[in-house]
Amino acid sequence: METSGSGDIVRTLHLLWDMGPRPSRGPKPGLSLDRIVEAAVRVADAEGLEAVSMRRLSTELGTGTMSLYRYVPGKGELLDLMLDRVQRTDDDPSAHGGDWRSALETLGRESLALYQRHPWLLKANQSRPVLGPSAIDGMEKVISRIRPMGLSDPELISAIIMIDSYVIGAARTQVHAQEAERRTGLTDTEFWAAQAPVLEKIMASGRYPVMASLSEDTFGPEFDHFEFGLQRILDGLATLVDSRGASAGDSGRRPGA
Amino acid sequence: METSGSGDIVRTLHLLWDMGPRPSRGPKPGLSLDRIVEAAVRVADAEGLEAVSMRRLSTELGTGTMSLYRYVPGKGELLDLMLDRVQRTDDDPSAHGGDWRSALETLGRESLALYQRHPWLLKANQSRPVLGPSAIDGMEKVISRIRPMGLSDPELISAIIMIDSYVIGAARTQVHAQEAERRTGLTDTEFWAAQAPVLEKIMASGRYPVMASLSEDTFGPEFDHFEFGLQRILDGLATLVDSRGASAGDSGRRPGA
DNA sequence: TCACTTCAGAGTACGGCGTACCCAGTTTCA
DNA sequence: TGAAACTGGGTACGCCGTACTCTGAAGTGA
Repeated sequence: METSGSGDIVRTLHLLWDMGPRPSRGPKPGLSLDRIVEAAVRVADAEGLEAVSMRRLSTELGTGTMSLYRYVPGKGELLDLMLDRVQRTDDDPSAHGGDWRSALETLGRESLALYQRHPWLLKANQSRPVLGPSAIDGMEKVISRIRPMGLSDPELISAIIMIDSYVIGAARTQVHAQEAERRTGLTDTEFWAAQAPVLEKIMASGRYPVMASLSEDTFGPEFDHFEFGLQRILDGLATLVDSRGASAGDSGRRPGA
Repeated sequence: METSGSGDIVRTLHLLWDMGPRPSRGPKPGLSLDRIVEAAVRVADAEGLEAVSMRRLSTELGTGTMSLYRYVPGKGELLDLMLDRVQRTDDDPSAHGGDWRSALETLGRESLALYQRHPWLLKANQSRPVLGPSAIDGMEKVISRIRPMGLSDPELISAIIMIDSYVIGAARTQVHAQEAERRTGLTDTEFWAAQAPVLEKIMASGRYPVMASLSEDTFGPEFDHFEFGLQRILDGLATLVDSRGASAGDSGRRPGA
């Protein structure tokens, strides 16, 4: 499956926000949702998302496989919970100062670090967005810091989506190298060396003059693609903010385009 | 599995570029790689990626399941081939005019349309990028059109990665609604109505003053988040291009940041 | 106190998946 | 005319998620 957001969204929300009545009869639970999610994240971090199975988690926790279903409706919902769990941040006082630009810069850099810590996120955070506590916490903080930009509410959301999307794409480019290494046992150099003969033959065919003429270091690790793109995006937002700068007020504006 | 780029990369490349010796002995193949890939794409388009299984494809093609393995090393490689197949574009003469900005604009819009035609791409194009003919074709065309920007080679690549990443993120936001509808049988309104009671309780808790104060239409469909973000990104690139405009030459520059 | 209700734990089983292995039949070459 | 090279495909293995069901523990109301 490996797809989050495929479970019952309402049940997921109840689990995420810890709602629903607690039973008073019956035996005490020997497990907890938290322990299951934590184990799942641990396994995913160590061995990748494909190692996370209900059977594996149950042996990890020393219980029967089906016992897990007392706590989680299914694997789809579990993935949603993993996603939110991993986005949880301690309240960081340094996150309150600064202008909107440094706020979004921090958002981008911290998101990238998150994907590097948990590469399986790149495979999991597809499909429907899940509105868990951590996600909304983060959203709340970021929005409050970038409100002074003077954009409309939809535009603020768009700005955040933009950063998020960009980070995912850039992270994928960065993470795929070390992922491939872990899974295939090849180092990055070996990996490219394996492809090189094929690719060189293709480039030598003359069908791709432009690509063949690119400089040697184009795809190398020297250039920091992430920072480059992040700054360009922030520049783009800056020109919009500047163009609005003349008039006063900071809410209720029309969408620009 | 549902993860592309997990197969043997070298074998994938050989398949993509139609290399490798043809056997001369033995019976003629009754199937072809193309037919398999095409069937896979057809099934994925119609019923989603989770409907694509080797058994399903074999019944679709009227063969035995294991016969497919005469043509494809495994399912991971098949996914790679599907990815490249679907990116294939007829040579479009209108793609040759215009400045760099309209080139990147077109790239973004066409990518978005691609994801809307094949929503399963959002679940498949994770992990390692695959350098197939279609991908390289597209790359060749785009690079040749944006070279006049006067950026360094790594910067050009970065610009393309930026657009691509952004489009994926935006497409996910757009596609998830119709995906959820198809799978759960709920319309978008019903879907949000189902979540609404939970979310409203959360918002009423007072823990998220900023988010609760966002205007009603913030998450509505009226605002075109995609175009907004795309224009901001292009603006950001424009400021960089302008700042380089003074000096001459158009290659071999230092990376900026 | 005791019957009853509610609940947790977990074994068994089903249908699906990817694919390793092997054999049968077909085509081409020496 | 073998022998070699190849395709087709059946069988089987070990995974997966999870529906169903039974056992026994914990709390409740009489």
